[in-house]
Amino acid sequence: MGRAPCCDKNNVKRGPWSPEEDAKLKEFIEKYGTGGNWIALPQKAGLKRCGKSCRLRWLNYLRPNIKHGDFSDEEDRVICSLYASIGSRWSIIAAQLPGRTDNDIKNYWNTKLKKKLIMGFIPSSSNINQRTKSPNLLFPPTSTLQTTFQPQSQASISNLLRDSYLEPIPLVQPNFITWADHQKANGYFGNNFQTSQFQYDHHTNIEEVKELISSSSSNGNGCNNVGYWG
DNA sequence: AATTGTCGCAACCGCACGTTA
DNA sequence: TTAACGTGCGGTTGCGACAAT
Repeated sequence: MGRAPCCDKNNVKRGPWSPEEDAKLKEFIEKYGTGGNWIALPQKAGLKRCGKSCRLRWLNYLRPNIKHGDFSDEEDRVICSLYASIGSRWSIIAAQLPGRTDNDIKNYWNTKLKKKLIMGFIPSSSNINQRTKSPNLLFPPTSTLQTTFQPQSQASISNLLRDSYLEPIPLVQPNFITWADHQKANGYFGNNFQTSQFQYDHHTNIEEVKELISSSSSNGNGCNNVGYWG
């Protein structure tokens, strides 16, 4: 037996959101919250939309403090470094960039950043000019690169990242709090957990991990080299 | 000015996982 | 124990905007 669809596709509107729909959704959520049930929300809010569509629209566009527009060099560096250490875990990467959404970062990576990286326009953390304190280009573009650009395979992009971002950027506190709170209630890991040296699954004992982190985590920045996905 | 090609982004799709009854 | 359900995530697609010819 197949999985039941989340909504009746024949009776929901699809495609771009109108300003009126945006206003309805925003007003409803600001007034009542999501109620912890996205499926029921559209009906309550008077929208002919799928609950998943409402959720996506809210998270990626209507939510307060969403940042759109150009990414800074520092954001580029964070994305590249985290991609090098945890891969395409866009939601985790987004959690490290306030105001950015996973969808935004994913689109940015697929359309621009990957190319920038290949062309050598992303400064790496270990490639800062100590005299001027300004970033050097990771791989200064050569005439060859500029004139005969070839698409790179996923493997070669991975190699580029690995070679350029040997020092992973630590995830910031909020993720860790979320993780800790979650684990306090459960006593084990929901899915996978990874530091720069260790990887765990949901069978791993929490005390064991805490001990490993405390004994091995200091990287001189007062942070742990911790990657977490859940 | 018209046509064609490319790019960027919003939105959709399907799957995996956690929760609940 | 297990099936149904809700949520979140990553991959993919569709389409409008813009550039090139």
